[in-house]
Amino acid sequence: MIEQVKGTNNIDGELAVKYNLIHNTFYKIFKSYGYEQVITPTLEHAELFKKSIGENSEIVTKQMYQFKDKAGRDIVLRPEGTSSLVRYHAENNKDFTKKYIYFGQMFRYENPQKNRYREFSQAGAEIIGNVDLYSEFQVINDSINFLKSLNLEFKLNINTIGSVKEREKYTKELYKYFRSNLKKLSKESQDKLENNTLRILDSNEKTDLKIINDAPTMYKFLSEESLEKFNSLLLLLDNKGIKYQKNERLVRGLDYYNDLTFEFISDQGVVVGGGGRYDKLSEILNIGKFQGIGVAFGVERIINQINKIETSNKYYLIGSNISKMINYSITLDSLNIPYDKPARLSKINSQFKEAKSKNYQYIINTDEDTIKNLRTNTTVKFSKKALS
RNA sequence: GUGACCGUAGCUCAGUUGGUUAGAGCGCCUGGUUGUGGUCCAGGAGGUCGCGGGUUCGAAUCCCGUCGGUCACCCCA
Repeated sequence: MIEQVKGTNNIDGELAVKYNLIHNTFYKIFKSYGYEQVITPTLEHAELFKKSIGENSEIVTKQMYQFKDKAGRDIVLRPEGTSSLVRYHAENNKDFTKKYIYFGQMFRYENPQKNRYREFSQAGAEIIGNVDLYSEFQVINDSINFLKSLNLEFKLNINTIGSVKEREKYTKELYKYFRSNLKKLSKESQDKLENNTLRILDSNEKTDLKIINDAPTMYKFLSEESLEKFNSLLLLLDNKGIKYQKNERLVRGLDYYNDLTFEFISDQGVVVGGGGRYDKLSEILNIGKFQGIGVAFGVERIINQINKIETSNKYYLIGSNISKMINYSITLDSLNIPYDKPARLSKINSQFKEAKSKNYQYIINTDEDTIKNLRTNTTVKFSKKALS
């Protein structure tokens, strides 16, 4: 047996129905707000992500599907979408402010578990160019409308991590603090000290809680200006009745974020989407000087959160005579009536069973020219009028 | 990257201390039965026991490796 590649998924049956629902709802909602669809390549130069996500990040150091192509280029299967959109913006719309959406497969070489796969889909929205408070508000607001359209229960967590410089200063202080308390930290947190100091704040370990609680807080290191920006967004959310949870420990993993960061968490505690502001990304990549704010949703994570969806087809065609079956199909097609039919002309018994198991309401029996209602167990003669 | 558990028919699983042609239920197919029908009866198809190596007279069963699955840490969507 040749098995599927580790961490990949076959999306079929019920899953495919949910996938399509998310895909269609995402495009419907965001396109209605004027976001433009961009399908960027799955393949990118490794350099793009090394510079954007950060040379020391786990994604770049351990998780990229990377290879040299036949001409010796360093190529990766994209691990995220924002960097590609920023590259696209610089190449095509540098002097404009644009709203973009994308939907597609991403790849990260991680050990798979629930809500984490090696090949997964992200749906993302970005506003790139000259970005302001209103841009921030609408990305959050439009995201909320998207999730609500899927009948998802979720909470918005929000934070500011200040400018890149402020964060550097804070990280240094934090490093000093944790270093002096190193022995009291869990092993996991000790490992994070050197490369990912900020992320210690996110630790779930009980042993870490007290030390984290006593750690210097981010907000003390932020400038008036940074706090002011953050507070005006919060005020706006308050005024518009958008509920949120201020979470001082919300630290996003990607290096390019500054100031605003946020996450959408399902009622089951799963992060279904997240995003933030990235004002320096274009400069880091050396492709311009513009800002951005974006959000990305994990499609598989949302699939795992939404409930069963009922199919809408009503009619199932059965029969044993190939010619009559085809004639009925022609009639139904001309009336634009959707219907299902057996893959082959098996036993009538089997066809009845199939219709029942697929939960159809009506059986059109082409052997007898009748329509049977499986819910009420009544049969009427077939006529165009009897179809509704 | 670390750790735990797992892999026998399409599905859920049985398989006794290693011992003949590897089983069951459900599902599937065929014939009949029913003929407001989906029931019931009979028969049938379907398995490189995830893959490779080793131990043994003999391996689904023991050992090693590998691939895959589930979950957690870590990471993040």
